[in-house]
Amino acid sequence: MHRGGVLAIGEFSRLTHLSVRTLRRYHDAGLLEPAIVDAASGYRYYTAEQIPTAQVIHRLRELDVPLPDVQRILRSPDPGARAALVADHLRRLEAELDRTRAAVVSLRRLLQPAQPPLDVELRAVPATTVAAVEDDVALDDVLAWYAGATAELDAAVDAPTGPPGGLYDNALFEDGRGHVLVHRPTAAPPRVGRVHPVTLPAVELAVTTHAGDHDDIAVTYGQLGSWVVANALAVAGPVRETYLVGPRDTTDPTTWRTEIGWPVFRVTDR
Amino acid sequence: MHRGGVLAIGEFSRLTHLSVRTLRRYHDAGLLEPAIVDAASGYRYYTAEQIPTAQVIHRLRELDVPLPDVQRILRSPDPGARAALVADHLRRLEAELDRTRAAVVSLRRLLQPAQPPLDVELRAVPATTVAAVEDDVALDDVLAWYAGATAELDAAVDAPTGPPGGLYDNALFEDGRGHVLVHRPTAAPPRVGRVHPVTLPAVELAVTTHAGDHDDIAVTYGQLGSWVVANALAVAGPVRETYLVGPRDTTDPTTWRTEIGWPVFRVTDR
DNA sequence: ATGCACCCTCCCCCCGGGGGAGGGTCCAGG
DNA sequence: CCTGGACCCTCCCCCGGGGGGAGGGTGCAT
Repeated sequence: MHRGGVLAIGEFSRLTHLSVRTLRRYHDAGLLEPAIVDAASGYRYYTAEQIPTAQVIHRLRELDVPLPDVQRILRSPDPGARAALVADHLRRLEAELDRTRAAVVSLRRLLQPAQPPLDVELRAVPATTVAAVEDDVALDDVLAWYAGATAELDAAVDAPTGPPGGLYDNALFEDGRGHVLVHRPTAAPPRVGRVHPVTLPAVELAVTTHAGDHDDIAVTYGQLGSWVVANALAVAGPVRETYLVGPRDTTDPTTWRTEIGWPVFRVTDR
Repeated sequence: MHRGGVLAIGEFSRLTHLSVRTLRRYHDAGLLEPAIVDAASGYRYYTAEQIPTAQVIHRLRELDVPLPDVQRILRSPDPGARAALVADHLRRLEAELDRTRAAVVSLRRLLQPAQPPLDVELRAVPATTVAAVEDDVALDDVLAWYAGATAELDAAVDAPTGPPGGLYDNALFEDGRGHVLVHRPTAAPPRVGRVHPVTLPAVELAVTTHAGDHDDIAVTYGQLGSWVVANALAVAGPVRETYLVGPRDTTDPTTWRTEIGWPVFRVTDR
């Protein structure tokens, strides 16, 4: 079992609290190579110096860092770069936590027995030319992208003639990636950096207003969807949000108001 | 595409932000049966009334509730029972969050360039008879089990002759389930409820002391493991912890002290 | 009647593990 | 030196909750 301070896989497992199976997997993945592999028998032998490495892997895995990322972290020799990669992951965990919190809020509202009825208005919107920033964005990156885009938009537009808005492609929610556009109406849309004029087509919108922060905005979306179907309409095109009152206006989330407009067309009943 | 307020799967997907694939999977799993399935074509048709259900599923999945549990929640008609099941899951999320926090603390300590050397003592411990509570426990349940067992132990032992301690089977960490024993030394161990006398065998222990709360105790375990190997010893039996200073003594975690003793035997060098 | 968007099923892949089969190795005791 | 048992090896299948893509049927407007 022992040859001069070298550990068989079972012993190493006991010392690191990683299962034998998992240690073998980490070997195959090139994450944690045994110090010695007996060529004849295939036996893996580890040294005590490998214990800290095994522990780092263990903790990273507890944080759900994917194995390739763990490898990248271990391979980066500079402690600074290593810390940066770890911090990067911690930010991702934080974002996930936010999503979890939002899901809990939504769920609470959904499970409430009495759902207040929704005020929905059918509104014909003419074609409008606005200053816009647009791109193909992954769902996970939408928030960060939105922050950058609005900042650029705000800097480029001097005299807005209305509140900012956004268009969100359905593919964003169905495939996790889609076209996103944020805009601000203004008399003469400039062309600066990513900001450029865009003419939004005329549409008929089913419009409702969501109150509060966006944690449970998906619930309002669902209710609007129900209304659309109940009124024999079908969805046609990217959803339009208008930020009537938002964090730019007040820090009190309960006063925030977001208008949700779903482009619709009348279904010829048959 | 439309037949009297009934939605094809694509339309329903757009309305609920669930992918078509996922909706089909939920159908197969019996989670969300379409209102109508065309017998000839196999086409699935949904109604607007199913949107809230789809949303509940979506939120639960965002909370990583397994599909069978989602089904259980949906099937429970009583809102109270439903809320209890959800609350149960939220507790599990909370526990996971604790583990994540601990992993971050451990990682921070592991990635610190300078590791202070560990004070380890080799100590021969004679056989002792103690009052104990023991059971086979899953790793996830250890904390809850420990709380119950110590409470029972404290109530049963009047005149302890030393601090409380615990024995943790290696299988607990390797297989996620193992034998756990908590004890308190006393002159005449009683036999009350789960509390009974146990004679702990004499062992040679490699002993070190962990300072602070247990978030990063795994790191100390690893360092002790390194020391054990470096001193040509091998692990033999369940680890022994002794809670010198703990939450029972003070609320300040920085003053807590846990003695970790790893049973060892000398390796005949060859 | 034709085009085309939509829908169907079926199979394989992803990740990070676990279970178990079937067989080789190490080593202490006799 | 032999034997038994603990230990180790590889290989294949399974899990959950999806995604990609092939190959083929349907619904409906023009």
